[in-house]
Order: sequence, then structure tokens, then C-alpha cells
Amino acid sequence: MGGVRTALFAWAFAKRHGGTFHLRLEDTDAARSSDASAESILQDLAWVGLDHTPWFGPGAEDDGPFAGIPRQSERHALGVYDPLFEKLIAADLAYEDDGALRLRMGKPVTVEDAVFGMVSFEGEQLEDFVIRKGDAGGRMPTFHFAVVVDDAAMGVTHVLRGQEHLNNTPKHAAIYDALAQVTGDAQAYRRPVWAHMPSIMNPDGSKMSKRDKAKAARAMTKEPGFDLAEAVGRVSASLLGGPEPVAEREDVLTAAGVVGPGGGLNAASLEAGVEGAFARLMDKSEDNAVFAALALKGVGRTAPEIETFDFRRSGYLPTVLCNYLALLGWSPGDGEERFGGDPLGYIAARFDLGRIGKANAKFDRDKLLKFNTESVVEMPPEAFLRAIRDEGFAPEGKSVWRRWVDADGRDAETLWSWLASATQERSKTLADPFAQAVWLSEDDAAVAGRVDPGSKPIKKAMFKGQAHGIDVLERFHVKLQAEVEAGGLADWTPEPIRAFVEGFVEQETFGDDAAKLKNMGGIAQPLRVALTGTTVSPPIDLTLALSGREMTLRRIARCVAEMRAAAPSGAAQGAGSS
RNA sequence: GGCCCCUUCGUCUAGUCUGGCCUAGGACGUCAGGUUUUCAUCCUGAAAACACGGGUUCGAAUCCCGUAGGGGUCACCA
Repeated sequence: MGGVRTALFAWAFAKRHGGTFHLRLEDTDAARSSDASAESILQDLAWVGLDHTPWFGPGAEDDGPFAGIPRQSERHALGVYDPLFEKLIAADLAYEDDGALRLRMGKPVTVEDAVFGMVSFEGEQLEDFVIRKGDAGGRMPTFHFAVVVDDAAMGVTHVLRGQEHLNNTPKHAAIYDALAQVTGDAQAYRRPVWAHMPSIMNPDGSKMSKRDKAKAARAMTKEPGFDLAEAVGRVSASLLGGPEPVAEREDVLTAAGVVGPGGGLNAASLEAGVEGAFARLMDKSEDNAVFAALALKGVGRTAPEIETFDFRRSGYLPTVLCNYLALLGWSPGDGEERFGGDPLGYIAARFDLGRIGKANAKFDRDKLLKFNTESVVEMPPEAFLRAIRDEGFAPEGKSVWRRWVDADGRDAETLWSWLASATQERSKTLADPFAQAVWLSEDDAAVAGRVDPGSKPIKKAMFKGQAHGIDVLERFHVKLQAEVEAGGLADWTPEPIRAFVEGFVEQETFGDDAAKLKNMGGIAQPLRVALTGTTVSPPIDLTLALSGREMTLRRIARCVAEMRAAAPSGAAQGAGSS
């Protein structure tokens, strides 16, 4: 999140001032660098909508995913840095030490920061530091050196970065000054404007990081009722039996250390692998966020959203994320918090270094979720429909939902539009519709199995009040069956369904005094229980329409039968009064 | 521990540079009502902060000093 925010601010600053926003691969540590992680960062930036200006100098590729993005390892291979090292040595500004090259420090340095103002560092605190690694590091420049050289080469005038770099700044300033002296080009090596962003923290004040996923998984293993063997079984089963083909997930599984390279996914080796991964999870020095997320998901928990992709998969809108993130450590100063339909444009029109705050900010998920809810509800219905239909937020994968859509030979577009209109106004995220309509993807037994006749909401819906829900439901079943057999409701769509239900409420009477149902709830709640196994679902006409005629009749009949059999003793007395 | 930085409602913040328009405003959350066939939404209202202690000043959230608390950093990582 911190990285996205920094990128957003840098992008916005460049836009505001007619500058350009560049990307660069800082891969001077070969062991920690991979194209895969670089590509995922690129994907994140593309998703939030931050475009960059390509730079085609030395070390940048002409095409491919990294076109116009210089790569420091490549620039090193091209010999970009070596002459500068030589000049520094010749001027005795740097010296070799154990194969590494160190820059001479010792003088106090004062740097100017656009956020923090003038910051001074004592000379004694500034040790000679490595600017070129030894043989083990491939005689690569260190990050500090490459950053300065490349920023100068790319004409970078403003550097926006995380606060953790504030203490690096005197080093970078010293490199600028030394290079200016040694090349005689004070213009090229003029110190840029630095602006350090405050950090983004967890609610508990710790720094928000990928580690939090492993932390959450570890916390789970320490809960009182946690059973390792059971968890291993469930996680393994979910990995093996998930809706996606195994092959598609093998990269992830291998990365998680669940299976070794080339080791297939048979149940036995998988369980051993999962158990081993759990054991490694307990070692805090390992940071296996991927396995942690898989483990949590496998036992039915949700891993905390930490990285950009987590928020994307959870159904957050990129515009909302940008809007919220911009408020962490910055404010537009005009009292606005919601930046309208084009937050990026809004920020780009107003962003200003002077309005960046100095204090760390805690990441408030509630506020983000509220913002997201507002924006999801306000989406044009077609956009919402497209998003849930095409982007695969369905938690079980899309295959289950495809099966539902294809059932009964109904028109898929109509069903998706019903699902969209049934769920949009009560969705907080783009993943929510699937959670709200999960009963559509389940079989009858699963829905029936969820009903606990002894639970409070079920008792209230089925066995309480003037007319007991179970009786109302049974009558409804009879009437609906008759209607269907008489050729009614051939058009199984929300409008006629609604008319039928309203007619039922209007005409039917219950009990000895032939009382009418007080309101829709008298039939709507029992229907919800029958169809969804819960007392919560979209409006009743849409709930029935989505279910389809057959499913509706089938589940009502099953529910009536099972509830009669399982009626709680305390409530059963009144049930026979009709 | 050394050095660097920070400190306004539970949280994000406006206000601080350019002392008085601040009996400190907004948002999220919380609580209490209301609308709604369920849920969610929505509406109304309430509680809630200038870390502490000294100064300067007619006057300080705003300027100065100190204290406390928090964060960062001290790698041939970035």
C-alpha cells in the first residue's frame, strides 16, 4: 500500500507540473530480484491506472513487458557505472575495502526535504559506505550509488519515497556532490528535491507489510481449538479439490513450498508438504505470505488484505483505493474526501508536496470499505454487471456459477442482470454478490443442512407469531404448485412473481380468527429459509426468480417436510392450530 | 543504545508556516432514534481531541524550551 501511494503521489506530482513519471528496475541484488515480482508490480500500477513515460536510454529494453524501463543490472553490464567509480577512486573520494568500494564520508551533511524541511546529520554518524559491491555481489553498484547515477541520467528532478529513506538521504546527497566534483558537471549532478512520505501502519501501530499474512496464519495456529492434523487435511483438500485445475496453481504451490519442483500433487505428498509448510510458518524469519494465504483460505478464513492484488481480488475498485490512499498523509485542502468519479484526475489537478503530512497514518479498513460501498452502489448498473460477470470475483471460482447460469437452459444474460440488480445496492465490494447469492451455487442438501430449527432467527421465521411461517410456507407451496400446474407463472420473472406473492399475502388467512398476514415478511422470511437456508437474501421476487421455478418448488417442499419433522418442542404446539 | 523524524476526537484529517475569525471543523467508526418484507443502504441526533510541563504574548492548537510517548535507521537489502 505504501508503494502504491508513493507511486500515486509521484505520478500526480509529475502530471500536475507537466513532468514525466518514470519506472526503473532496481535489481542490484540478483538474489532478491525476479521478473515475476517486477511484472506483478507493473500489473498493480496498471490496475490502479498509473501510466508511466518510457525511457529508452542504456539498459532499457525496446519491447516486451519491461519496454522503456531501465534495468540497473543491465546498465551495470553496459558499463554505465564503472567510469564513475574510477573517477572517484582517482580523486581519492572512494577507496577499496575488502573488495568493495566505499565512499569517504565524515563531514556533516544537511539535506533539504520538501516535507520535513532542513535535516542535518552529524559527520560522526555518517560512516564510509559501500557504493560498489565486491566479487560476491558481482561488483554491482549498491542501490545508493545506482539510484543517484540513474536519477541523474534520467533527469529526475523530484524524488518521492518512503520515510525509511530519510536516513539514506545524506548518503545520496554525498554521492551527488562527489559526482558533481569528479565529473565537473554540477548541472547533471545537482541534488534533486526530496520528499519523504510518512509510513502506513496497521491499526496496532506496527508497520503494514506482507508479513502480516504469515502473522495472521501463525495466530490461527495458536488459537485454543486449533488442530494441526485437521488443518493440514482441510488445506490439502482445498488445494487438491479446488475448482481451478491443479496445473494452474502449481506455481503458487511450489512457491509456497508445498510441493517441490517436479514433485506432483498426489494426496500423500501434498499432506506432508502442507505439514512441512505449517512447520516453516512458525519460524518468523521465514516470510511465506503465499502459503499463509493458502492456509487461511483452506480452513475457510480470509487472509488479511495487504498487497494491491489482495484488494483487487476482494472486489475493491482501483479508483476507491487511490482515493483512500491519497488521504493517508495528504489532503487536498478543500475539505473534500470523496474525489468523484475520477479520483486520479482530481488528485493530479491538486497534488502538492506542501500538503503532505509528517506523521505516520494507520490504515483504516472500515473507512476504505465505506468508500468502496458508496462507489459500488453508485456504479452504472451495466458496469457493475460486467464487473461481476467477467472479472471472476466468485470465491469458488467461476465454474460453479457457470453451472448455475447454464441450468434449465435459461438465458445467461438475463440471469446475470437479475443477479446484478438483486445485489448491487447491498454490495460493499464486487465480490459481495457471490457471497450474498451463494445459495444459488449450492445443492439442495447444503442449503437444507444450514437450517438450524433451534436458532433464533429460524424459530422466529417459522414458529412464532400469529401465523407460523411453516404453515404459511406450506400453504404457499400448495398455491404455487396449483398455479404452475394451471399454466400460471409460465413467465418466471420478477414482476409476475411479485404479483403472485402479493396476491397470496392479500388473499390468504390463517388461524382460527382467519387473520391475514400482517405484511410481506410473513411469507418472505419462510421463503428465504427454504430457498437459501438463511433469513437474509435479496428482495423476495428476485430471490425466487434467480432460483428458478424447479428449485423454488423443490426447496420449499423439502423445507416444509424437514421443518415439520424437526419442529422444536416448545414451538410445536401452535403449529397444528391451522 | 547513537542519530533522524513525529505527536489535534478510537482512526484519517482541517486548522500550525503568516498567533486572535477555534466555545477546534469534516470523514470513518461508536452509541441512540427513524425509514425498510430480511439484510445492506439511507435519514436525524449524540458522545468523542489540541500528549504533558514550563515560558513568550493583551491573547497560543498555532511561537520557544523541556519531558513523555511513538516511528525510522544504524547491511557488500532496497
